[in-house]
Amino acid sequence: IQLSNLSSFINWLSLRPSLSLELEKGEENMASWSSSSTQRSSGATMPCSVVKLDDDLLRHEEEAAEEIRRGPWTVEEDLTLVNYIADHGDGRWNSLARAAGLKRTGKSCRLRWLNYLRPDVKRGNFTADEQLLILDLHSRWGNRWSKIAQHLPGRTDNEIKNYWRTRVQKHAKQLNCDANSTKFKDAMKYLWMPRLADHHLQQSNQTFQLQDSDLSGWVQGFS
DNA sequence: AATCACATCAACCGCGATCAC
DNA sequence: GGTGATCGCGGTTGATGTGAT
Repeated sequence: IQLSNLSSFINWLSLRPSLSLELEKGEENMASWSSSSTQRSSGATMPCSVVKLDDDLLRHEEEAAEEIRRGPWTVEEDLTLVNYIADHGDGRWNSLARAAGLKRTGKSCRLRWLNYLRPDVKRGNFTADEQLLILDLHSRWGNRWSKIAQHLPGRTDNEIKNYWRTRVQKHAKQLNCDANSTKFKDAMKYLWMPRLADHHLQQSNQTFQLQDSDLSGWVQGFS
């Protein structure tokens, strides 16, 4: 994919579920973009900070005298990474980053690819089915996010972890108990999961998010 | 309209495990 | 077996959106 053929790339991205892509004219002919959640309406993108890491930590890379870019990825960087992986495959992320000419750490490249650019990444709200599965698997395995993610095709461990921390733990807090406590697990097992299962039956193609109004009922019932 | 608090999620960090030599 | 490089996981951070006041 050539940068000059940006529209094709955008089309390719837009074919992926629920991916919001907004471009704005940036400085120096460089398109900056916001590729975060669909809830984010602004295309404004924070400029990447360019930082010099401590020389001691960079002694293996001193000759390269690289400035390591951090923060949100630009569309140009994404193009570079996608192109490189299309041609050479992934893995060996540190050398990949260098070979591709990206001023990013290997870790950063790996994360961007696995959590965002990989073609089979599924985005958007978790379905009731997926939420049920997460609750079930977490009750069995705890915070084994990667293991849990293996059972949700297209979902990343990062996404599941965020879901758990922002949604599930919030509900545990409302119950005044720990998300790992027996009390909360019982609440999930006997109240939340049956409700989700009910909603799952009613669900056709729409995704379902447990609403706070739903929660208040079982919080009252449980306490 | 301004301000604040909270929610969300992409990205980063530290560290143990694994790999390659 | 030792060592450095790399990978992958789980925890955390910080920018930004959103809703309440």
